Amino acid sequence: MVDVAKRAGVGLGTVSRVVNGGSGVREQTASRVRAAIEELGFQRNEVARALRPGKTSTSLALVLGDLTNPFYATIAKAALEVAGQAGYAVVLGSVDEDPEGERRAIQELIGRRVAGLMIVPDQGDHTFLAGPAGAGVPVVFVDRPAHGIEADVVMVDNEGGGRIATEHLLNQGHRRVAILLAPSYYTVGRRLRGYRRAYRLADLPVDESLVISLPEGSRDAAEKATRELMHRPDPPTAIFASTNFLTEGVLRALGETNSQAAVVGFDDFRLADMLPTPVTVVASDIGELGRTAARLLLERADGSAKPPQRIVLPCTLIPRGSGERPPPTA
Amino acid sequence: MVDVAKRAGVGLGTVSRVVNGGSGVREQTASRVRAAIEELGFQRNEVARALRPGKTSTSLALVLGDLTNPFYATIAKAALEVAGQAGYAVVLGSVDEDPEGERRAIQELIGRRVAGLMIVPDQGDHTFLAGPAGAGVPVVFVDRPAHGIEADVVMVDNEGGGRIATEHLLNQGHRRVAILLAPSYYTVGRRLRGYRRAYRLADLPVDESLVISLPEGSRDAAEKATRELMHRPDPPTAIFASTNFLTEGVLRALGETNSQAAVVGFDDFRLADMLPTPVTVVASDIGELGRTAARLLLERADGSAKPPQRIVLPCTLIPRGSGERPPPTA
DNA sequence: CTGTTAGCGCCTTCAT
DNA sequence: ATGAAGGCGCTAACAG
Repeated sequence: MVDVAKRAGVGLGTVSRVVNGGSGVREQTASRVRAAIEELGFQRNEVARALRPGKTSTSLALVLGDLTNPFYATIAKAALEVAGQAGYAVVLGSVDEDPEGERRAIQELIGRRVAGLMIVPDQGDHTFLAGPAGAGVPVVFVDRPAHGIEADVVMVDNEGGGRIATEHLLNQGHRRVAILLAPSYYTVGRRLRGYRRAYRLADLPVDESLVISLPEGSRDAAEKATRELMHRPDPPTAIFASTNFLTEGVLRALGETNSQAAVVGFDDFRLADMLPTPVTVVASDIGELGRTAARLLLERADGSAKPPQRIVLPCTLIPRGSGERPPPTA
Repeated sequence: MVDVAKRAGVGLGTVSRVVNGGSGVREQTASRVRAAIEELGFQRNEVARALRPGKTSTSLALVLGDLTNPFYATIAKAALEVAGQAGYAVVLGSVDEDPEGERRAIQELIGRRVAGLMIVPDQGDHTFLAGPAGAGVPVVFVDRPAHGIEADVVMVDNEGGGRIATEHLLNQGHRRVAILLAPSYYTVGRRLRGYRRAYRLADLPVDESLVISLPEGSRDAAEKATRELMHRPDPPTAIFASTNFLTEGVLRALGETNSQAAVVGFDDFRLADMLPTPVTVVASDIGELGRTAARLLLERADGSAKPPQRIVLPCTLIPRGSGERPPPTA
């Protein structure tokens, strides 16, 4: 920048003014500066800019799990879009590993002085973010709230979705509806509540042997569990898979055993409509999750001090076939 | 950091030494400094660090298209992993839009003084990266080379993959193999070459009416084209879909028309093995694409001045059923 | 209007 | 082994 100033024969401050707002500079001078900028191929150094007192950088951080999961990828894409339009870059922290890994990643990002964090939190404790380590960086949690800290959250109506899915099956006469649960996710817990709620509203008892807590959230785990489930003397007539990966496993197991059990999945997925029996799901606008999170965070980065928001997006049922199979006796 | 120094009653330089290598500091002093750091919750400011003379930041940029496409998501995840292990953050530039948008995004990223760029390039011209605007930032292209610039590239063996796919179909007696092409992608062009090559090697003529250039690379476009194809008086007996999205469209069209045409897709996709007829694909290790790109870029960021590398990853055929259907007369 | 100066937080000499 | 000083590129504040 000093080079530009020399080249244009003006002072440093003038160049700065031109590069930014440009207000209060004679047009003649300004154009000379612009020419110099052009010739030298000058580009403002965002790093130095972020160093300026008080201000933070113009980048946001997004911390999430496996990008390979379309759910996360959709959030990332949407958040990126909104942030980009506001002139913010997004630096990604991927955390497949332990909760400890997540914390390290977050610290890293804070060290980079990002203007804010969007976090799809692990089960771990996030209290540290409220302390000095958090450095006062605004945080928005996505898809689920975090322990130990009050902050904005954007989620989907998991309980409502779980209820709708279950009701849909109950309404068709199913009485033995199994629910497959990925381990200890907040969201999954809420979906289970919805499941119980639907049963309660229908005045029906839940058969606890049909509430299956999986050891892991993988497709294979669901496949195995489903196979076992269907080999019981009194198998369920319908299955509610609480997660997109689980849904895949369920379908695969059912396909192999040639079972006619009804299936409803939580969260839509690509190709759901192209499987042998198109899959009924409870879906929400995942992109909106990411967009809203980004918008909220940008507000905070801009200094908003509103009380923490808690935004809940609706879920809707998309009937495609697998969820409309009647129970055998009906 | 100055606070830490005061608190510990030492000089600034000492604190710096402790925070970094820590060599040449008496243990007693060091522990006092560490204590102060702990108490103050001090964290090194990466931004200021990046400002230091000569050095660049410790972040890499990754510029790619739609993260929602599992292909890109896989690259991103893998690159993130490698970069993260090396202590680098990754800032994402998503570019769904025009080539102009890509250029803007890249400039943005360079302004942020990233240590290097991984780019999955659009068809546009990338000559500017070699000029002053490129600021000498190292660049690695992923999945396809760019116009107008010599740089590292990591790709898959598109031509080989196209050949294998086609040969697989020809070997089963198919003679009328259609190929569906997404518009003007470099990779797709290479795959077509492979297709032609397979025909040539088999001493068979290509029926040019079976080489279909789609107006866009979407699933819907492929679906429409396939339907038209199968309604011709002399339809193909097999289809080679040059892209994962196209494969989906082909399958959907074939499913509806109840056709028994064989299908081979390029690039594997989730659920490919769970469709009514499991899908045969030519696949490569997409993750390795991202990992290699990151590794290459880290080397460059580290000052490597080797001549530009050009790494080509192999493709293999995964037979699952759809590609093994024989032609009707056989 | 425009030039100059201080200082952001860190690291790297250079002295001590 | 440690403290002090200079500079990275920029902007805000202050003079002229």
